[in-house]
Amino acid sequence: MVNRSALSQSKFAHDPTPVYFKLQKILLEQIESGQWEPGARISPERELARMYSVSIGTVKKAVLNLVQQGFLYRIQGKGTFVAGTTLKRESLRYYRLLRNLLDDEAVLKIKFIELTERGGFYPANRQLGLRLKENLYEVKRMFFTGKKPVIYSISYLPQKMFKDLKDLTPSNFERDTLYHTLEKRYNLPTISNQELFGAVPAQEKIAKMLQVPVGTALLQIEMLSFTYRQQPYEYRLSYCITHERKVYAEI
Amino acid sequence: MVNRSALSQSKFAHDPTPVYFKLQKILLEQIESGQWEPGARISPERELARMYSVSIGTVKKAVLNLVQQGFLYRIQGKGTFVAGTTLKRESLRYYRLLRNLLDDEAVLKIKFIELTERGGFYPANRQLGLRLKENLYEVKRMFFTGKKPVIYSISYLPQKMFKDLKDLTPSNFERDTLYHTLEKRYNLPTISNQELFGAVPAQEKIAKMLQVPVGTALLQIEMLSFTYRQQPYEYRLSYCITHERKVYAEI
DNA sequence: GCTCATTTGTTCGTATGTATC
DNA sequence: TGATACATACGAACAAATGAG
Repeated sequence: MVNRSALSQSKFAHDPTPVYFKLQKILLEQIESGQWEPGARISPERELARMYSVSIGTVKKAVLNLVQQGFLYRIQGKGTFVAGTTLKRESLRYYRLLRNLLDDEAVLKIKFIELTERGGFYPANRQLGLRLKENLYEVKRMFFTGKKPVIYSISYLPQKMFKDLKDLTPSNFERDTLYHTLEKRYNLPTISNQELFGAVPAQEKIAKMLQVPVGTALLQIEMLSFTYRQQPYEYRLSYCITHERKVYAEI
Repeated sequence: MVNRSALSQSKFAHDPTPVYFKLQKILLEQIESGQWEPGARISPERELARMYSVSIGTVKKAVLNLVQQGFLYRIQGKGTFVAGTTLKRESLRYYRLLRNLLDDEAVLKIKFIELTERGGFYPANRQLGLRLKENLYEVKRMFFTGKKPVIYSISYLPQKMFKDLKDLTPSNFERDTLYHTLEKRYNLPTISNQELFGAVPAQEKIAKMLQVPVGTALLQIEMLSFTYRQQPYEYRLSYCITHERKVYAEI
């Protein structure tokens, strides 16, 4: 044994990986494994420095990198905390509907339609990295601006990841975004999103839901959400009426 | 005079702004004002430390923040350089067309259609922050996957910002993206993008261009591009056929 | 409202490693 | 090989915010 932390380098067996990076990986491991829940305070820098026999500057660098990446946040005088789906990731949480690029975001109201259990099917299970026979939850919701329906969305979630999802009440789905609900209930923050935008004519069923004529041009959004370790957990199809407001993205 | 650099604090007139932040602002000022062109090497950290009478660690912090924000990049052993539209901003440079979320990006070919001078008009000049009577360039292009037209785009650029744009040849527009062309010719990197996605039925003219029936559901993208200091420089309307491939975004 | 212990933030400086040319 | 420049690591000192008493 060369040293207790195994972070610093042995004199032989030269490992070029920086110490701060190894520490960073160790901390990330703890966060991702759920040992530390969102909002929990982690050890202060001095303590980490002592625990891993590194300098405070090195701890600071590791921690600040994780802050930068959005996994932690720090409050001067209080401590360093595990972040959930927060901060700069705020923007991915929701549909953002604007009349034009200078407009303010419209406030959306959510209406829960139904939650059903169903068998797996091709595009969803493929994107979610599941075997075809694995079962899914299907969550249908409608979004309104004022009294006008604007978005109809169908989410597919792996049953094995969300054991007692069907115990949730409609108001759980209506008072908060799906992101928040899943984060709070399953301790599962959202790390990234992929989206595909397309235009489709409204089919009969969807046209009826959205109260538009069949064939109306609708914006279709195919979305895949990821949590830690690039693990996909939700595949969502949305259909949006974009006559009045359009869907905003910023890069 | 308290000290030559004015970065450190006077004993009186207590300014809580950190020194590294002031230095950061000074450096950003130089970059944004165009005094340092993209690719140019800036002074080494030791020299900056001497010039502004601060420690090397403080210079490092300021510079690394600007690296983080994408304004600079560093190469160990070589120096610190001014970035153009590069690195993590790569993703905003182009339409990304995918069949599905696991597909590879399609390769697009650009066809230049025409560049015309025109008067200002409401939505464009409004978004570009111009007075209504200021003139614009209008650039029409078509994008193909293989031999199929997939995107028709119309860009509006302020004439006063791009003096001799009409001297460019079609091949200038076809061999490179508009981003690259403008960056190289006008030293104008792209810092951010705003986009609005909507679905519209194809009108006669556009349907003809894209070789689809009138009324086909098309994805409409309204885009505004910004350079330094949140200065908008291009307003673009695109119409995309999304039957085969859809437009990808990642958050 | 004040003081104190705790914790993060800023700034300094030094030494050494590593990449480039 | 040597000079230059960035990267890593250490640690000290003080500032500023927080919360408890």
